[in-house]
Amino acid sequence: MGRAPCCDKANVKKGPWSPEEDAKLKDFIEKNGTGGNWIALPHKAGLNRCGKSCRLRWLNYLRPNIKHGEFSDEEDRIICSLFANIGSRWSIIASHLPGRTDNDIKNYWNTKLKKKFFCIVSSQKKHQQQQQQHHQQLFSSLLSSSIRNTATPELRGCDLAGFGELPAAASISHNTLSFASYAAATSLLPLHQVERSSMINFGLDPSCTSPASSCTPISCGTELDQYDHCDGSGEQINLSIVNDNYIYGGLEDHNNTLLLDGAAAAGGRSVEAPLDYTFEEIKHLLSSNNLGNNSLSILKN
DNA sequence: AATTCGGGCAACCGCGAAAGT
DNA sequence: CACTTTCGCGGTTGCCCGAAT
Repeated sequence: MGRAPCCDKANVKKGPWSPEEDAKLKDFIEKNGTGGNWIALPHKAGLNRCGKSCRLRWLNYLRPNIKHGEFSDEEDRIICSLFANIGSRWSIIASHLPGRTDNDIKNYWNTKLKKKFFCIVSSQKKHQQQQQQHHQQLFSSLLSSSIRNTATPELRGCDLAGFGELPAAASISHNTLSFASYAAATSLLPLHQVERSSMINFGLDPSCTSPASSCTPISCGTELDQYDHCDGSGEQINLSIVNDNYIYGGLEDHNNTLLLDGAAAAGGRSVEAPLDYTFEEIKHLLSSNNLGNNSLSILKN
């Protein structure tokens, strides 16, 4: 035995609303409000409709200040930006666009904006792959020459094949790699963070001033899928790439401002982005197309 | 002129969450 | 605390209309 239906589906009218029905519903709600009960409303209003149908009609079409027609560039930008951060949460997206309904936005996205958005993403992705290949080659040559000259015996023994995707070395000293320039170039980290001489630790980093327990040593080699960094200010940032598809950004310090990608939306918690592209890719693409400027500030409000 | 196809949009459906009893 | 009812959301469907053949 399933759940009882909200109305007698066989005896309620379905399909498009007539002007008379619209007028009845509008008139009733303007005089009496919804009464907090949509199921009872159609009977009271003299409509032969399901309560859910009345609710939908009111919210999407009849209620005051509904905006119909073309979406502006600004609205496009907000929708793309929010979609990249939170996915298909249409009601939340609609709450940032006064006068627009979730249904409207959803339809607009599915019919028009999605194509526009992913055209931009795929062309930029291609471009980014070329860039990445270039950086990878550069990194490999830098790293091999640096290791020949300066690295400790343990590091020399590492299989470095797996570091192609890592923020790469601009210099190497003792057991640490500085990856500021590469991170800046690839926008892996926000610029203000990159400027603070970031380090990936290899083994124990004697220069790290954070509590030893928070400076988790990392391994090197092809199995590496997580890397931490200490910047000497007591902060530690954990980045993980999982299946090359998700980025987790976790922040382990005193509510400081560095939040990566979806982590911002969740107040610093780790967030996954089950999209075809990583959050970072989309954010990078959006910012390079002037689409994503305010996304995080919107979400923090 | 008739038919087919595809885009756009309104509305429906089913499910999970929240509120009420 | 368990159960029922209602709400709200996101995914999907189906109709309408204009363009293409």
